[in-house]
Amino acid sequence: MSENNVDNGANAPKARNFVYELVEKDVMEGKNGKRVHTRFPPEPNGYLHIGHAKAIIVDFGTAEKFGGKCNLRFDDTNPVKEDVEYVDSIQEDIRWLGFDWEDRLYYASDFFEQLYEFAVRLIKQGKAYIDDQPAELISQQRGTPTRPGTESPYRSRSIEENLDLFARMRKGEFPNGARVLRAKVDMASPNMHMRDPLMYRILHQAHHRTGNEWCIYPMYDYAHGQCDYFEGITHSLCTLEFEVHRPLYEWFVEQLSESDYRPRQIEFSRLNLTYTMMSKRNLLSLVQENLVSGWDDPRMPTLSGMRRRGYTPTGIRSFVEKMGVTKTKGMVDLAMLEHAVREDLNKKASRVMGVIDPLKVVITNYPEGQVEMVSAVNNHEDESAGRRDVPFTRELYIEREDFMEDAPKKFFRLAPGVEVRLKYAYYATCTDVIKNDQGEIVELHCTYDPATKGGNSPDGRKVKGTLHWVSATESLEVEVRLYDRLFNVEDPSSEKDRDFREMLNPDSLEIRSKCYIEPSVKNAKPLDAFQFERLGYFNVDKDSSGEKMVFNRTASLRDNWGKKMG
RNA sequence: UGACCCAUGGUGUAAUUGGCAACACGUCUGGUUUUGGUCCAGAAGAGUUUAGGUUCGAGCCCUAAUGGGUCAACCA
Repeated sequence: MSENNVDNGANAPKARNFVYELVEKDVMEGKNGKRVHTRFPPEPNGYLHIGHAKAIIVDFGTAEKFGGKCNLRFDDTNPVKEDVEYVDSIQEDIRWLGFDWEDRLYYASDFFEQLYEFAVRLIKQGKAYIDDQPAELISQQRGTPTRPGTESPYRSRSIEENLDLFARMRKGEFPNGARVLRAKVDMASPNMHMRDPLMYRILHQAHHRTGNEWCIYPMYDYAHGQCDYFEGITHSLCTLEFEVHRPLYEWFVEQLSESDYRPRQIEFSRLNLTYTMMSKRNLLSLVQENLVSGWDDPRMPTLSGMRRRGYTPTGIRSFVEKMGVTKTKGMVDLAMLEHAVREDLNKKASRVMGVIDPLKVVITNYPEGQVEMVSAVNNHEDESAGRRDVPFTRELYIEREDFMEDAPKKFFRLAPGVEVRLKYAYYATCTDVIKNDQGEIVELHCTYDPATKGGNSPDGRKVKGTLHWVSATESLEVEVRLYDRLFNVEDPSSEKDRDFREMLNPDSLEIRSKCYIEPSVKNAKPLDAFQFERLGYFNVDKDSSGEKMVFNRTASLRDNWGKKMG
């Protein structure tokens, strides 16, 4: 049986990764000395989210696949948007996903001097010039996608003058916006990006790493490809919206490369997930307006949020692999991510008994004050996880929804006169239902069968239901937080003209402050994962303090008793 | 009067490179089960955007059309 499973797993068609296909071809053709070297180039202007996880897995995963390397490079060419605050969280999140850039941590700003020298070289070759015109004029002259641009009057400026002006730009002689350096490409190109793109702008602004050393900063199109070149990158993997930039990327590399070595840009589609907001701007608003507790709120699609929620690196990586890497834009069902996470957690999470909506049960024929240990399985998927002891007492809590006074035929759990199994303990039968003045059920009385210890009856009689339970006197009172999707529309990112606040799911967080859990978890560490029997996957919150533990629900279990009853 | 990219069940991907469309998620049945979980067995669901062409044969190749997307930041 297990052999078949292994075979099926190995032969199961994997989702396509067309980046692998292209890289493999390059290696086989012997390009760049058969090297494979990629990079993950985040701009340090926000927290990483699940969309970045795909990029990280593609970048580092491609290197891993071909025995190459992957650098981490902070694309910090715009000091007005960037901050050190994000540099640390980004590194933490990449490491958490299980990737290592070793000693290859770079900043685009590391290359500012080289970038400047290359720019000078381009000017000397007559391929770049200083334009004195204001932004609006340059923009006008650029034309439109359907109408060619017109050349700047400064385009034919002499090399000497360009050199002089560029040096003075660097010295800080001009105010912001006074001049720019542009590449001399082709103002009539059908590709807007080739119409003499800007290479440098003046920005009198302190940079988070270079301080006030520079007042001119390179633009993305110029800097990115050259940094790839300096770092020896062979495959520059990015998302689809950079497709039209590729000719320019290649143009710059062509001007500057002095050997056969050429980095190559390959674009793949970015991740879109149902019910998930990926817009950095809106995520920032959620945080700033306190609509969530922070970037690591367990409902956030950020990696820090998912980590806190209990999603695992393995689950996330498996999700990306199931999804594949292609150029087709689509919308992946959130259920696929949840499945990948559950699949991983099912193997790893310790089983534990907890009650999140307690209803008291008194076992009337069980001795008062007696505490008896029953043996429970830690992980049904992993024998080596062993067993633990759980205290059983006269007063217990069960899940309120596990009892129905007028039970329909397919309700397998507790009802008056019905016998069920208290998991790992005894068979018990409900004898009395105690109500308050309002007619609400406040307590149940049951009797137990001492002969069924461990959960099996010597006479072989069967019960239909098995309930999880917890001792009312020997358990820990904890807080449990239940999460649901943050947005209630399928594609919140696409509804651009709608305020994202209107799309928030009002029931995305439910706090249950009086929950009970078996005492075995009291030494659990933050982020430890558990599967509460019959309830779902939970983890210990990262900020859970000693006095009262806090649990987050990572995911519910697939539970369809409601359907079966109907 | 533009350039570039994309197009297969509800969703994401396959299809030995031209040979009667497969896998995963989701949905639904049934079985096992000391978790209505897991696991196992099974079902429904697309004839591949359209129209031509090449071919004995096309989801794969060619042409055109249609639909969708990206590009006109001194952002990345």
